[in-house]
Amino acid sequence: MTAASIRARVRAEMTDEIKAAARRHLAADGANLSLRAVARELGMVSSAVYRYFASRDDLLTALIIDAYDAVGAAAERAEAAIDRTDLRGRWLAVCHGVRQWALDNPHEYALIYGSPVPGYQAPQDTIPPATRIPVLIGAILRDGYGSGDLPAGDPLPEPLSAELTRVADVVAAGIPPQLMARGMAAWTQLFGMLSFELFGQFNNVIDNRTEFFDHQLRAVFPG
Amino acid sequence: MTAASIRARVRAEMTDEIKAAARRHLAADGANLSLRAVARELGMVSSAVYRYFASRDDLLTALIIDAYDAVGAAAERAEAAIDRTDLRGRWLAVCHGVRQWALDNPHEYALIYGSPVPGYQAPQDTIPPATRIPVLIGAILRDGYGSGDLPAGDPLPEPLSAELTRVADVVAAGIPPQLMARGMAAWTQLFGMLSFELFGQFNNVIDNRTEFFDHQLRAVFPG
DNA sequence: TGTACATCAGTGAACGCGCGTTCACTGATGTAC
DNA sequence: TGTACATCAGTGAACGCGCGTTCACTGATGTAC
Repeated sequence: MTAASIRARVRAEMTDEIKAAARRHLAADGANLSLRAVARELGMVSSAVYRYFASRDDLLTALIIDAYDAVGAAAERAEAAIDRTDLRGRWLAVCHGVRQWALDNPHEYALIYGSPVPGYQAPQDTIPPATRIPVLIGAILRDGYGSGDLPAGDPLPEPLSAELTRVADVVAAGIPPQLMARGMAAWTQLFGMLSFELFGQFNNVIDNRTEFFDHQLRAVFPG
Repeated sequence: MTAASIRARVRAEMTDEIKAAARRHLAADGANLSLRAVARELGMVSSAVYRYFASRDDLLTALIIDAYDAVGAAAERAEAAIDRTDLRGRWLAVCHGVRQWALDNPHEYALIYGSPVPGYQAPQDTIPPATRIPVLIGAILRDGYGSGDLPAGDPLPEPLSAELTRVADVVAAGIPPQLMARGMAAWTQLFGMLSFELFGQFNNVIDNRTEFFDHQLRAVFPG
């Protein structure tokens, strides 16, 4: 390994350490992340982190991208373990995979699916990682449509039909828009449920959360 | 009117003005509301607002309660205008009423349905206003169950059956737990959709939002 | 292989802000006799 | 009706913090000849 590449590796490791410390601080400060607190935890002076991130918002962007990638990877891993022909099983694996990640990383979940950070504008780079879960759901829909297990259903009126055809083009090219709409309903149900659970709306209401989650998502799957 | 009651009225008006200014500042600061900024806007010194709220968290609590009451009232108003026998119409009126309020007051929506405020613990007083919408949905379910328009459906396994019977006891006494579960699915769908729309997940994805919203919520209604 | 130079991580001080909360106080308004 | 006292809103200064970002700098490490 050349000297230059060693330096690059050290730099990458330091970048990761800063992000890890920042992730820990999300719990205390939420999206109002303090760059100085992160530097303090790493025993460095606050100006030093500017060698790695141009600004606080850049650090936040890196955390957002990592979070989308992490939850996407968790969902993909869970889904890959299921028999390809078991569509509902694949869908439930996605749901439980996402939920487990969210319960393990509630503040990162809030960062990407919670209230927008005041004054923060997400750059375009966050879009591709954010589409991993929709794409994964799209693959299930496409397989089900191909095998005939997921029927098209009643046609949609315009402008919804055209709109959802465009959405399908991105995540599951070829499936009919009305199936795409049902897939999006499932997607909405998944994250609606998780946000309720994580943001406290289920407190003093639902105790058997895993069972409830499983039952409700089973019911909404368009199969 | 006695002198004492005049003083009380002035006090109530001032309290309202502080809350109104704070509501305006939610847009800039999110849940990280600055008490000093609120005081500044009202042309008073920051310590003066302590005559009205014991702490920043108390002010936040008042805003949360007001927000739950406002969205609940908006939903009730919309729903009351619909023919009692039109169950799906009543449900859709709730949805559109809530959505309109949320679009008009996005930062208050985020305050109650978005990420929890770091370090803030909601007191018990927020619970009753938070149940207004569930109770409203419960009334629709109860009417539908009574008239036979909303069938019970397949029984639930334990522990869900007992759990959802308890929930039903609070919001719609007498309806079967499996119908309660379907009502909660509709509730989740409503707020999942709104959070996606308001928190940016529909950006560059869905443009015809009102039509999409209406279609998706129509489909999920357990009728 | 040795040397001059360039790169780069990290320092420390400073700028110009912000914050919630406390406390002794002033002065107006209300209450009791 | 007049007066002494109590209540209460609002002031202004202070306490003890916090923050993001800039900038000139040091000193180690890597590169080119």
